Amino acid sequence: MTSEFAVAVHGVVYLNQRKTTISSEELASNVCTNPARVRKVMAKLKKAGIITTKEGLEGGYHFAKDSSEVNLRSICDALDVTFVSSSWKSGNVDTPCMIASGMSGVMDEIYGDLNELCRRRMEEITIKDIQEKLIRNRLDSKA
Amino acid sequence: MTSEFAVAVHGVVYLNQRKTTISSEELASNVCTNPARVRKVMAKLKKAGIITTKEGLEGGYHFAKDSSEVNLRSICDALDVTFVSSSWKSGNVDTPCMIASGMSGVMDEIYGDLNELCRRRMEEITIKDIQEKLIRNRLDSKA
DNA sequence: TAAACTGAAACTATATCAATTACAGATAAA
DNA sequence: TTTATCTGTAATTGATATAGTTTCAGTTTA
Repeated sequence: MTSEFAVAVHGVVYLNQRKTTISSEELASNVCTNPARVRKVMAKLKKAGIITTKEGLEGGYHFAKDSSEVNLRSICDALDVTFVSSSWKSGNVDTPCMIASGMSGVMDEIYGDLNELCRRRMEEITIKDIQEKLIRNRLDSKA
Repeated sequence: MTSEFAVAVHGVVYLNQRKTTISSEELASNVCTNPARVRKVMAKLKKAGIITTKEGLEGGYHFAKDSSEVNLRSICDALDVTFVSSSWKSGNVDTPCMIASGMSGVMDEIYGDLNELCRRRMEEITIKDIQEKLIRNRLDSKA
């Protein structure tokens, strides 16, 4: 479910540009997915206090913070994103062989370590940085 | 396909402990998968020069290097492991909207950056380190 | 009180990934 | 030189993960 992260970042960047209250339908259209998924993801961002929501008529999602002060770490924490993982486990915990019984644990330690590494890197990227990347990429593609 | 990495690391650790030539069947039994998959993964390690193989009767796989001089970076390079990725892309490249058309590219840049970060971390872990981790974990679990 | 929205859950469709099966080519032993 | 045992590789099947769809209860405003 790593793609939830993409939906969330895309959504916040869009909200940040529009400044007004945006419905899940309009967000879904820009992100290219369905409104239900947008709502599921944005609800988590709301719980984390990153965005605000309004139910009822004229309701939707709103981002009111300074884009340079919201980083991607806060978003992946809100979604509990796992960057590196493997559901498949090698070996078998219930054998006397140290390797067969222990390798999946060791691999999980490694994946956990890589995840923490990734999360820390996300701390260094803000919503404003993304916006600037978008502008730079557009200019580059025109050249 | 991150689990190929687990199969490879597990396989090399096992070969390093046994020192002799081991068949794909025996490896598969310890890793808990099927021989065909083991062969597919180990063939790549052979191409990268990490292990040697022998076909025919009494054939199999062999690891003859110093375990403290083979790190996980060489294994993930051999397998071309992608730690962080998302096949799902948000937005749509063919729209005038800068965000809808550009976000998937920006996310891909981020994933690429995270991958390089992970690969560099793998450089710091050797097969010997894994072996020592296994021993340490076993002692801990007995305590 | 009606319309337009979120929140949340159940269900379906699809895509990814591992298992299975099969076989050609290599090698060593009899 | 023939047979058994192994790798290398590809095609097919099966299982699992993940995105899409549908539905409805609750909220808010006009």
